[in-house]
Amino acid sequence: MTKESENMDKECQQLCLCPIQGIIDIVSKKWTLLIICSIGNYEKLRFNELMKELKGISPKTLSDTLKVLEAEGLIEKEIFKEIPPRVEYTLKEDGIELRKAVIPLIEWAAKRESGSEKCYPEQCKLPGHHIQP
Amino acid sequence: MTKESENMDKECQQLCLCPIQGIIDIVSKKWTLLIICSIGNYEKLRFNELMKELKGISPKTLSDTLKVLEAEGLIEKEIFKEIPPRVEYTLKEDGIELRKAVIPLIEWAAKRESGSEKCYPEQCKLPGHHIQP
DNA sequence: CGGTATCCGAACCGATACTG
DNA sequence: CAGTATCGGTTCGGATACCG
Repeated sequence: MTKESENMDKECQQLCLCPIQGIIDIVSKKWTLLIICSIGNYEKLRFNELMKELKGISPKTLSDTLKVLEAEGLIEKEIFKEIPPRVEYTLKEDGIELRKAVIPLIEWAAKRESGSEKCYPEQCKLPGHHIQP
Repeated sequence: MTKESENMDKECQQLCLCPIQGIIDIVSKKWTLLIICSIGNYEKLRFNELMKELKGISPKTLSDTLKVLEAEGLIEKEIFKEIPPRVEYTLKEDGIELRKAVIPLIEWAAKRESGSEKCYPEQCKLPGHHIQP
């Protein structure tokens, strides 16, 4: 009984559904979490690096999604006036926070799909890990 | 696990993208998180209670989504052979874990949209809180 | 290199009416 | 009460070709 009340906050609190409404538009897009986590993994990434990292995404979809994330203030786009052109995407503060907030979800998913192993780069051999088309 | 690796986990780890692939089909559906969190809030809910709780969902969409969640092993459906019929939905272990894993995400979203307040029932007046159509 | 433009099918999901 | 059946609109996102 004492332990339960101790854990109340983390375990069985009542959750307000309202904030989820706001999350859904972001989280429910097929590529957003992948993009946020990828950029976070490398700190900064260029367009074609993201294309490679997110195997299977089309340039249109990537472009569209990046615009949404930028408009949401989650990522930042830095354009270098060079030839050939260079553009780098980085996480802004909110994006970093989002990425942290997603970690438990990833761990939950990893635990589910592979018995009980975590899935970190050591096992996963990032970059070029085992996402397959 | 050592203290350092624990810090790594929470702060600046490289995240494997693979598990996210598996999450997306679940998390990206418009209603799944709402349903999981709702059931968790009440421990068990009936079909029409869910209909009321999730304002705006259609019976077809709710039915479809519940089937997916049941097939994923996240929720359990208990049918009472009564007249009128009664069916109760509860979270299974994986669903409970998912709900916990989603809490940081909700807190992130709540913080974003409302300055820095948390959004728990006390503020939010569950049930019948401020989700509006 | 870092995107757009266009086209298009598929998936999602809401409204409504009906059933055991 | 707890759904199913049907229909149809919108949005998502993939393929491909092209542009500055």
